[in-house]
Amino acid sequence: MPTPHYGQPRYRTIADELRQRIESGAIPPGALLPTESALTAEFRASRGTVRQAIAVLREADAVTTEHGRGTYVKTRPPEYGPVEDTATETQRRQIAADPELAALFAVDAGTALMEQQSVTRTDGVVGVVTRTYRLLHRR
Amino acid sequence: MPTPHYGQPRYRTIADELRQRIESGAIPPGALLPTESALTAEFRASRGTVRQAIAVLREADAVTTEHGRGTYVKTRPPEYGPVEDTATETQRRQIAADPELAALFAVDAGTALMEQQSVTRTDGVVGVVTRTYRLLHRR
DNA sequence: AGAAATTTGTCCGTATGTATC
DNA sequence: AGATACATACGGACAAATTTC
Repeated sequence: MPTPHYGQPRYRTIADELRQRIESGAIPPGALLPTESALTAEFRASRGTVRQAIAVLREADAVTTEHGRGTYVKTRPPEYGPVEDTATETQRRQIAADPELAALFAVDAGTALMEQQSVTRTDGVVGVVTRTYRLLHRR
Repeated sequence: MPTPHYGQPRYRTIADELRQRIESGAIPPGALLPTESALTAEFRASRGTVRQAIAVLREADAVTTEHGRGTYVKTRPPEYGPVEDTATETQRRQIAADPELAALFAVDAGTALMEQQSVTRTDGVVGVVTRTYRLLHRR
């Protein structure tokens, strides 16, 4: 049997109190809520109860919690969309061995080699290009 | 970005992404991984998280890290079967951008680029040559 | 050769997430 | 409910190795 609560559960009381502080401007948008341990001390509740209260606010989209940082008062719904788009495109083609490659592979200069070129872009900007050379008919 | 309820820690997600780039050849054996700060920017994660991701790859013997230098892709993960003697030698040099590279990096043809060439030999026989190109001292 | 910039190594502190007792 | 332990995550600071200018 759960602890008898008169009126409403403890976590809801705490949530309401915090919500009022936010709406009153006592904790302005963008500001950090007191830490869980601070709230634990202030309301003399267990950490679990405090977390439950914060979860209510989070569910109501009034705050966001960031791992390792704390819980912030929201200003507006978080923006969506890919923050950063990294993509690699690869193409294969045959090329003629330049003198250095020819020497390495022990073939005549001009011999056809397989080239795999990978272009990695971040937000459309080319960051690195790699060219891999192999003899034909090999793994 | 608010911390979602994870199914998987961030560092593992980052490690998986990097592993895939390695296996796809986008980051070939002997090549350098992006720097910690570059990865920090790309994945919007803290340096510690990025380092943890790299530690996963290092643990898996997929890469090696050198102080002040960077993290290199290893020639090959542990392999079964007959023991082959595989070695990769790497050299770096500045080269003039050919027309294709110039177009990719949006610079004039002939502009100096950093080229890193890795030659992988198996039992003395050249198996694959990779050349990776980057812009000089940028960012 | 030397100074500055890069890049990785290490340590500290704070805070949340999750699990267990 | 409470307490503890450990994992995950962020941030700052400084040191050490290397590269670049």
